Amino acid sequence: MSQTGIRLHDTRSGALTALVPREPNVVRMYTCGPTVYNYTHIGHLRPALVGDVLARLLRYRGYRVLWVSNFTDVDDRIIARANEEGITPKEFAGRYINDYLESMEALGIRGVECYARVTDHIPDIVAMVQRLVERGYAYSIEGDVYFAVEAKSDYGKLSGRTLGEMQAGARVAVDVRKRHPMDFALWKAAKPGEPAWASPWGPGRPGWHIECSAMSLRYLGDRFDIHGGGDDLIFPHHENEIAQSEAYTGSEPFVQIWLHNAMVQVGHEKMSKSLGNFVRLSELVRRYPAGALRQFVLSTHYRKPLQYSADAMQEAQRSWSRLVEARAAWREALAGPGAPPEANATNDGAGGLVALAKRAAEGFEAALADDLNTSEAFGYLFELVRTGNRAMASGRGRELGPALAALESCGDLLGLWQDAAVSSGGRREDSSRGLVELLIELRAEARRYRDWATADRIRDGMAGLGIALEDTPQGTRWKWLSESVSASGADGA
RNA sequence: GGCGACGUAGCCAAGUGGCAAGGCAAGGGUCUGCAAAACCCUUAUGCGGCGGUUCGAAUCCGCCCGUCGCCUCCA
Repeated sequence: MSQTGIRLHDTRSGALTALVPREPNVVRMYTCGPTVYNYTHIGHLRPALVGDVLARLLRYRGYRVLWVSNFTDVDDRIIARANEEGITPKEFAGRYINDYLESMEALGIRGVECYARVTDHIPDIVAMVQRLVERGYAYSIEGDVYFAVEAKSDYGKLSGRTLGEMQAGARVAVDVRKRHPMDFALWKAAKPGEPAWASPWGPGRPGWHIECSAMSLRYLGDRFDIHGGGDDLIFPHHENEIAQSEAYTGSEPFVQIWLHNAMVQVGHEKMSKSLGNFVRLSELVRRYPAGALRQFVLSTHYRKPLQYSADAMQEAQRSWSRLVEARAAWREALAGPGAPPEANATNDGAGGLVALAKRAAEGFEAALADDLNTSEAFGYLFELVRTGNRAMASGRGRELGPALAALESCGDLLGLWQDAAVSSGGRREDSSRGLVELLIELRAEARRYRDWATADRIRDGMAGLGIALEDTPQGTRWKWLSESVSASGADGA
């Protein structure tokens, strides 16, 4: 048995569940990506980040992670809006797919091995629907094909509701041709002006839920380890995925662990494309360092609602800079002149830096392994930072090797160093670097002559240009202030 | 109406039976030419409310109040 030592909250059982991959040393994961009819917002970042941190942790522990995500690129709104703009649905969807991928790339979410698009998998979908009909789980009417929920006796097991309960609360006009009001479309007959593919039931296109079943089955097999997404997908999307997938394969459970994140809210409402209250992720990526954005989202446990506001985001950025600053300062201390510490010197022993670094790293990793408790993990990280900075302050910077190693690797598990170089310490290799260093040199000369007026004028002027200077015993450090620190704070939607 | 989450300091946020992590903000101090960064100190006899179980409850049970999500496209 392969034991990852990781526990995750499974929606189906409602309990923390040990992650035990079906194939030793390989974890198969599918996360639901967006329906691409509008720009990506921070809400979409959450499931991606949950998957990313989990994948980083698993890979760090030596597992291979097969991670598949998707773009739903056929949909009523995509078709309608593409028609309004006079472009093809494929072109229309492509714009938002690029928007999503660019933001994910900038945020360091690179562990997805395959982004599957519905329009590239129509034959898989048709084959799947066909077999569901053959097996008596689906029926066709006038070119539409519906899944018969009553044919699957355990329908409702993920969301914990019965057909009776749901029928009572139904708020939509029911299609009278359906056998049961909750039956859902697997295949939709094409209407004029809509993209269509050939099928045994005539030209048409896939319904909403079938694509995720078809694509996850294709890439991950009949049964796999983790399926993630926002908790707004529990019903009907994931409920229907289970029903159709298990009906198709005849085996269960389709998925070992259902991993759902809570919503990002604006004010007291869910952020969503349909409400129009969203902040574009690409805009945030432009304004804030990626590591700070990651920290903002990860500072709240993934199963709790997260309130977005410009103030909250800036607070996260200030908090993040504490980590980035410590890392930069410790690196400099270790790279500077001076003898490296003797092995087994004052930094060893129970209260020494080596032991503290070890304890922090272990606590950090254990917190992540316990249902991705990133909030608790940050606690360990900040304690490590305080301990290390204390050592710096007392002149023991040369002993920070183990502490820095722990900080680096813990930060890597959360992807916190994404963009860190840009905002800390002038490591950017570009033409402005020489100019900055020249100005620092001139200011140093002014300071030698005790010409404080000139020195302050240079420092203030550079601050106005977005560069902060800090005088230290080792010389003057500089860093880029990120744009948002001086920005007024209103985020455009 | 049904199902499911959640409510911890000024703000954000861990903790699910044994002295309430951590971050931001605020105040005081050290360092600094002045700053910045960093360090030290201070900031919840109390965890939505009321009962109950227990030697002991933020944590378990009951009721109530409030917020959010899903039941309709949604990460």
